[in-house]
Amino acid sequence: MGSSYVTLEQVAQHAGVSLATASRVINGSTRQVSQRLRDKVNASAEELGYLANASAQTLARNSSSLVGLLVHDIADPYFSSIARGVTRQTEEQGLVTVLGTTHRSAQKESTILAALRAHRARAVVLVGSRSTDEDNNARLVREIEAFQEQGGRVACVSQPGLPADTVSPDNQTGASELARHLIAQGHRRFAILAGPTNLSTARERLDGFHSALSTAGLELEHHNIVHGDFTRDGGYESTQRLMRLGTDATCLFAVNDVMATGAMAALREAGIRVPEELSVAGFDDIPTLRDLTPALTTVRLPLERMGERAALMALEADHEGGPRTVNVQGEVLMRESTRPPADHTG
Amino acid sequence: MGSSYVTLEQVAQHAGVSLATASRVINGSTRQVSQRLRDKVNASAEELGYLANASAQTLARNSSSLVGLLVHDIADPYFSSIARGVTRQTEEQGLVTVLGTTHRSAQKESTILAALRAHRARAVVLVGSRSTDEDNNARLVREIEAFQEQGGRVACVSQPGLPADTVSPDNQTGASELARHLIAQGHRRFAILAGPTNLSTARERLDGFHSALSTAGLELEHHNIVHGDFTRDGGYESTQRLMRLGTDATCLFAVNDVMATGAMAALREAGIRVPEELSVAGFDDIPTLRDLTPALTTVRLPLERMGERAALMALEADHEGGPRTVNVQGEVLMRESTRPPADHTG
DNA sequence: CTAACCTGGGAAAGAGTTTTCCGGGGGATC
DNA sequence: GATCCCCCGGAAAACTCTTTCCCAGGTTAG
Repeated sequence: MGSSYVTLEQVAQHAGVSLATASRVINGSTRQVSQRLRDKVNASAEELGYLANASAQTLARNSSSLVGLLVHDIADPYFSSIARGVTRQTEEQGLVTVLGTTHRSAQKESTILAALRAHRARAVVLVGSRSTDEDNNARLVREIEAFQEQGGRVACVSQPGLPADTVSPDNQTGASELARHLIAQGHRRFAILAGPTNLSTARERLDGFHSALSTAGLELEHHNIVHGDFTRDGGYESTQRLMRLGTDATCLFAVNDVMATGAMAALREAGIRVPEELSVAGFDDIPTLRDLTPALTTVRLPLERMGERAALMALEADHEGGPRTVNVQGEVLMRESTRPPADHTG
Repeated sequence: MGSSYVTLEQVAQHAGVSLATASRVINGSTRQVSQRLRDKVNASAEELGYLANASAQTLARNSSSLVGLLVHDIADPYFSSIARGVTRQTEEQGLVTVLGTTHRSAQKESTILAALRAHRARAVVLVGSRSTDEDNNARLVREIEAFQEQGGRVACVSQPGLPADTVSPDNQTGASELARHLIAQGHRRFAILAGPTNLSTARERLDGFHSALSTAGLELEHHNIVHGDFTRDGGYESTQRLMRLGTDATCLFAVNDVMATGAMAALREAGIRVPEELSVAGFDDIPTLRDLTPALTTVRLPLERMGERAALMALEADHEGGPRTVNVQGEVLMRESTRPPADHTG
């Protein structure tokens, strides 16, 4: 045992050159080094099994090869799909991904951002709906700016309005189009599992859906909107609540697939058949949930690509101008979980 | 703009003490510092917004707060469930998780392990079935040992036989018990989606299932064993292959839930009803897949806890003796996707 | 022929912590 | 009142790398 580290100095000695020259060879610096020495140094490094000490490099360069990835819950397939895209991109660039899970705690978020700052992370990708809590939001903005002042880059997925590059699905349009499709199917009375009231994603989808109904001259009654957790269990409970209160809706829109899954489970338990008695639609098209039966009508988002794109933006050379925004359009997928309502003739 | 870092020296000056004293206060060193100076230093650090430079610490201590987590694919819910457990544990200890995804490439695995070594990562958790490829295996063992010689700790999930602490499900027993339950239901002829031939997990589950059949005096015909990818699509394709070849099985055992999902999709498309015409069973009890219909008969593994446990072992104080192994027992869950075969009377 | 220039390589100064080693001062003991 | 300790604070080395500055030697231009 014992730390048998090979340092650059040892490589240099072995190659019979100075430390500086060895460094120049190893990281292909601006300055030229003769081919002869270059070969010698590389051979020595190879022979001794040299592996540069990353912390020393970070200290000297004041920038590391770490890229932060912040999600609420890595076991949630929405986040893990995006995470896959992010890691694909970072690993392609030879960078190392740091995974931080916040579980929707502002405090954990702060802690992780501080750690990334301490590590001189090169960039961070923030994933997940932005809360509308003002205090919390101000804190996040401060932390992002602190990170940026250190020379770090920040990109967000689904968190518009922050001082950083953003990849954002067009939730409003997606939900509106979905609503139009459902209206075209003959639905007139809707119930909505709207998720938490303070998440922008949930609100945008609700708004988009709502506005399409308004445009079509349809009401959305207040008691048909149920708020709850953005999770499978949240959807399950919200649906039970909805059923307890009674609803005359012919179609249930859950603002994400995960909640829709819980909804379908609750309906199944209650003996309500989908889509015969009630249509159900979701949002996201989570890959893992594509095999539910009936297949879920939803709005497809290219989650993995969104993650990839965000990472790419965060890692691109510095660009001029303010933060950029990439808008991603969803694609409505009408599948088995929705059909014209029973009383619909047409 | 520009790097406005607060260094420990500045904190020390502001507090009117030496650098060493400040350091001792900040990281509660062994040596005592009077309460008066202690307060002064802490106040100064707070006031200046001091954040220790992690790379400098790593360089000085020769050990970082990084913990590696290697999985094949973070979007696979099997891995993301385990990842959740790992991050829960690491974050509780104030450590930072580095996520590496190998996509079953030995080369990527090497690259990431080298990066973790370069960063003086404190520990690494390797998740995922170990390939039986001898060369690759030898390489992995060498890399693990190199990591350990540096003072890093290694723990594995589902990778028995490596020179490291291991959390391993008892695949054999789980599969055997599942088989016994299915036999008790009346099944006599089985087909198996056996996954890749060279993954220990897949093989153990196949073996366990097989041996239970043998014990019961049942044959497992060769043409009823299909190998394929350990993924949803692998299960889908394997099932199609099985159907093309024709099978007289009354029960299909997919060696993991993800493949079982693909199998159910293929069967549904082919118009074969589950469980009326064919029973289907899986393994793992992936949380995200619990809402499939019919609900999948499977063997539950506490995936999140397994990840947590592995991280815990990797982070515990050094212990004497060789690598430890924790065996995890699965629990057979008979659900809707299996039932006595149609021709079964009793 | 000399001055300016260019090229390649070496010495050394950081980068920010931790930690060891010393020394000084104060308290306790006799 | 002196001696021995102990306690606490400070100076400095170490950790490994990057990068700037400088110098030697050779080349080109005037």
